[in-house]
Amino acid sequence: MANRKATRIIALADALAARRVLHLKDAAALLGVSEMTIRRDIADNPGLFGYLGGHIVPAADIDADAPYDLAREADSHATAKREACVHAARHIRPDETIFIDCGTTLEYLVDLIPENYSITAVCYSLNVADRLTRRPNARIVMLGGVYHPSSASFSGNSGLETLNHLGINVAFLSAAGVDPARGATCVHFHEVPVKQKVISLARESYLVVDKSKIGKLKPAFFAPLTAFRAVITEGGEAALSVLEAPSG
Amino acid sequence: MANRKATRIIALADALAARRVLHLKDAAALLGVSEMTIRRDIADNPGLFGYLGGHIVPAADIDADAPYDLAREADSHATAKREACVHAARHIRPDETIFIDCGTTLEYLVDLIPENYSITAVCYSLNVADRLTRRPNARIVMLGGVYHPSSASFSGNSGLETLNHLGINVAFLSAAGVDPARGATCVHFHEVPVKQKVISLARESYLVVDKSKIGKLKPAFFAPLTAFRAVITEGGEAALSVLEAPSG
DNA sequence: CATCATTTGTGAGAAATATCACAAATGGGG
DNA sequence: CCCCATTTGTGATATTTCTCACAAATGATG
Repeated sequence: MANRKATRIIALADALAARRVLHLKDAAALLGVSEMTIRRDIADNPGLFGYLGGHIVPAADIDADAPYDLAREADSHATAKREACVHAARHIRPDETIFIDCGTTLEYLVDLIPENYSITAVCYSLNVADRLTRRPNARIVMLGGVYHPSSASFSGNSGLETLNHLGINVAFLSAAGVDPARGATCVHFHEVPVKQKVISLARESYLVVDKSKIGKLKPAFFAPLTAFRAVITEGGEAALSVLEAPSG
Repeated sequence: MANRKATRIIALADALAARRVLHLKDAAALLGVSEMTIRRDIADNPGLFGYLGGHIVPAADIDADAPYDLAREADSHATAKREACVHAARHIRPDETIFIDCGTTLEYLVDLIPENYSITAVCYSLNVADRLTRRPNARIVMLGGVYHPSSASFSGNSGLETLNHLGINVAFLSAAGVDPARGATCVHFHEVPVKQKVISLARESYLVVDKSKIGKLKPAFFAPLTAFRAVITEGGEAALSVLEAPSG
């Protein structure tokens, strides 16, 4: 009795895994039951199914529960971040290797890589890697290690070791704080070794942040501003000497 | 003129990035325009926005274009795969370290890890890693390297090197072909070194496949069946000597 | 095989969304 | 400052989805 229902739920989940979206009507037809039954199945399994105006989707796709902590901060300064990345993207050249730091800021950079450029992108976070997989012409190198949910990134000796085998033309770094005197800082200490090694190995490094980060100081220091060719914000490339706290 | 529209589109994309789902009505209120305008914005940017019965979602969430090639095969034998994983999950013990192979089969295993078990999971593919991030009690170790879209996995020397530093209690391997005589084979050669090293290091290894794989032979050989404690299918654990081609 | 709890189907009215045509507003160019 | 192309708003109508109550069917149990 409950057997029939359980089987149907599994079949529905399977169909959804394949299709990503399923119309209520189609689902009913597919499983040979009424729309009402499908409605109830969905309502009974909120962890499995999401439902949007007649369409069934995987719960994961619309789940407000953040898969990583990142999502909570995703909205703040999104426009500024995107604009900063537009400026940063001008330093990407075809057939070169770039490094993309973790965090939400540089996620936008991935979508701004020109379609026809074939590049190699080095990353160490899931959100950046996910975005990169959608780009047909990108070769992706992931630095592995132990996962840190706070930044959706990985860290470990083997990841650092991998960097020894790579030639990085341009590195795009991000920071949670940019202090004119102290330099670039971030929140999580595990990111520091990766950032530092990348900066030391890459031909050119750029710090990409929205202006809200300027003037802030966070616990983990990773580089003086002189380590970067430029600091790139939504206003463009700032000469290092001109940096100042945001007006607001 | 087109300026206003472009600004609004970006704002909408930003709001969506934060919320994952946005009701048409809310979007209209948020941006201070009519629902009709939002409708048109969405229709004009099919690459950016998806739309399902009154709700705006990121296009990526409902895009039929597979992020990885995996998705195309995702539906086939899904129920059998899930059932095989149910049997496999009985070998997971709390506070231990498990290895999860790439492919769609073992993705299901992640969801079957008991909620209250705190485990360490070693993986080398994006789809498995993604699922693991949704589990609060899992420590995740990712083997890095160069990305292979065909299996959404990474391979490289540093990933192999990482394995030397790990103690794996139970390894769950998958295969595209299981031949009683020849053993376990897969399609992609780059997976072979990882699988072999894992088998050699783990205390126990299990081969988890749906029955459709039995009798098949694929290009890349990675282990004889004697390397595994058992072959686990939707029918349960098969004694190695009893393996035979599926009846259908 | 009769009983009971659960699951499933149906239909009608209520609510929401979709579509369209036309009017109003906006911004750039002469 | 006027004109024109584009963008935006409004309201009516058509379509779809939602909710609910009740009837029918199902499967387990004694």
